Amino acid sequence: MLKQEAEGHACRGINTLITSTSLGPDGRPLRGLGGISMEQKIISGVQAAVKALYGLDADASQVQLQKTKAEFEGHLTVVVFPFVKVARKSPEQVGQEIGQFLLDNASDVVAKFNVVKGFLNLVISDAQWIQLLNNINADDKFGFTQATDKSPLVMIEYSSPNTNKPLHLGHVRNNLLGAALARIVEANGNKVVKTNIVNDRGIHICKSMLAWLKYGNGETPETSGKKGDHLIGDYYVAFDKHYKAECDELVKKYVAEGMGEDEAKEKAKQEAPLIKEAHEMLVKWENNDPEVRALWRKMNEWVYAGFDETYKMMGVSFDKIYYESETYLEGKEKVMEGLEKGFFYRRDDNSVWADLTAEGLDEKLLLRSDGTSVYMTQDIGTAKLRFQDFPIDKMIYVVGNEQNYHFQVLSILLDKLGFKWGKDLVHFSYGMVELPNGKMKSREGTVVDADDLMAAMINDAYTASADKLKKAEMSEEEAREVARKVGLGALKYFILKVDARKNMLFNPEESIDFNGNTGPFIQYTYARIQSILRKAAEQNIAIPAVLPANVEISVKETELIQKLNAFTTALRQAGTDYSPSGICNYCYELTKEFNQFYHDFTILGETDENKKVFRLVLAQAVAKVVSLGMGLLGIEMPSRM
RNA sequence: GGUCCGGUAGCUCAGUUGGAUUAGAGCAACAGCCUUCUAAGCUGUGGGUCAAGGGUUCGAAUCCCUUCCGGAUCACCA
Repeated sequence: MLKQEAEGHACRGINTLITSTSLGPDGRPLRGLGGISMEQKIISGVQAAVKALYGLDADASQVQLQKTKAEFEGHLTVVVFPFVKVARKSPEQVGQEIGQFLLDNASDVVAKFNVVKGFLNLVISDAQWIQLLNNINADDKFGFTQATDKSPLVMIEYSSPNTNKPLHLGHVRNNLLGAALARIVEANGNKVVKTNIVNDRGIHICKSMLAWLKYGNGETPETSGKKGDHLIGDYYVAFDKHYKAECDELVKKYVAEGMGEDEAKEKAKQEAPLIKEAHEMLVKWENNDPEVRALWRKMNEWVYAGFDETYKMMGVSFDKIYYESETYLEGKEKVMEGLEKGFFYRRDDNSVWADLTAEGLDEKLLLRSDGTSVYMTQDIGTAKLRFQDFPIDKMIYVVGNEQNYHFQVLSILLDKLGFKWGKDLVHFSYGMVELPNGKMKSREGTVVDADDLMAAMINDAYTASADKLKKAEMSEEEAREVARKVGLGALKYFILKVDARKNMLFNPEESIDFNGNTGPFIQYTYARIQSILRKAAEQNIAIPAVLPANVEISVKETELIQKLNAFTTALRQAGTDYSPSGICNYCYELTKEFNQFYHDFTILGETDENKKVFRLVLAQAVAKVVSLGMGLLGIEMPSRM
């Protein structure tokens, strides 16, 4: 008991993570990387080809289109194996025939083709690429789908802190994932409501309050200069320290009286005066004792002020915040309703249970024998309130993977109770952030504090860029702002690039990298492009909205356009898979591709005016798309660094 | 023990509902490239039994089965 309470197990967003048992994609994205219209044309071209050549009515899904491997000539590749059987010919022959058909019937798109084994490689015409680039440029929100009145309303719950201690690295992962997910879901054409359920009541709060009363001497955030959440966290730790001392004392006494050690420990945990006092305080709180309530309100306000600062720095926000103190009684009614309908049953001791053995699960307690609610009951109550407030079509809970079982059960219960979104609720289950020595443990002082971490990252970024920024004659204020964007960009990218389901490792000894596959790498590329665009403006080079179709473009350049266009599928995929890391990977690939181009080609130095303008347009498009992608992750782009 | 999730290079991670005789990045190591649009960059070298075994098929890191290892969870805690 001591351990759990000391760890403040209550809150959801804590240091854990993983698995997605209930992620349910709705709607299949197109495969491949060619971009909708171009890809569509080829798919229907192939369909027409197999119909004409072999009399086969192929479904679009049978046409497997993929990006051509680098070692072969071409942009898009059709896998012909699925048609070999009907055609009764060799894969090579089938490839040749389909390729020729496309060349004859879709020459505006397909310029050339070659066949290697069962793979038909298509070379797309330059004009198509230019058109694609023009399309990308014409759309400020390229790849985004605008929500309409008919769009489903998706509610995303994330963060969900306890109010007895400051946010730590585990919360950071939760918050960054939740905020990114909200943007990604919204960019895929859904209405989104971001919500937060604050665990503002319970024994853990009472511990902080009690310790503050006993040892605080009236200390406030103002008198101490501490952030409110840290102040309260300190008293939580203080409680723990004194409580532990009391326990040790008692154990000695009990053992001296002849009790076995284990038994003595158990008894001490319950009999220590401090914990008894805390429980008394909780009872007073529940009975609306004015003094306890007033203290509780005051201390929570301190914590919220602290959280607000942290949230602001992280760049996360909520549309609607629920407080457990206001919702924890709500679930009872629903449970009673379910009891009447026979979904649940009452035991002899008066407790209420749900029997889920038919679903392959256990029996689950919903109301204690004294009639009070448990965690599950509260989530049912919160669901009820939320559904009263919003016409929810889909609910996503961003909660650590340690609670997989809880959400599996919740889904079944909500479904039984008639919530239409209950059955398909998504538990976005993410993995733990581990330290080299294992889990974070507040009692062992190994917790990585969110505020400290962000400050350290910004500081590192400032140090790393000091020389360069001085050279760029940047003001101190500007330099600080760049450092903020870069430091936080590094942190956010570091966390978001890892598949959310997996546990991830954070080593506080090694600072987060600014080189390689990192946020700053991507930001740097963006800044370089902005620099070029500024110089272009200085030279009065006009960048047209629409490029003429007669520019000759190189392979590297078509690859870049192809990669730009792949943002569409990356975004859609991230939306159906609930995968911020997919956006990270995409941004990295695009950036890496651009850096190679930047290195091998000159833009402003190009003497052919048409090419120069084309490359400027291309660079501008890369900056736009990369900024859109990173924006989804909550990462800001500095225009110089 | 039941259930769920993971296991890919020394380290941290990708690998798009199975696809191209050589499974990719980054870090770390080593070697190159700044009088030329920002070197937080680019290029190259070394580094792998995709935990192990079996199966499915034209084709498997990817799907199925078994085993091994790690994690989570199965409370009148939240």
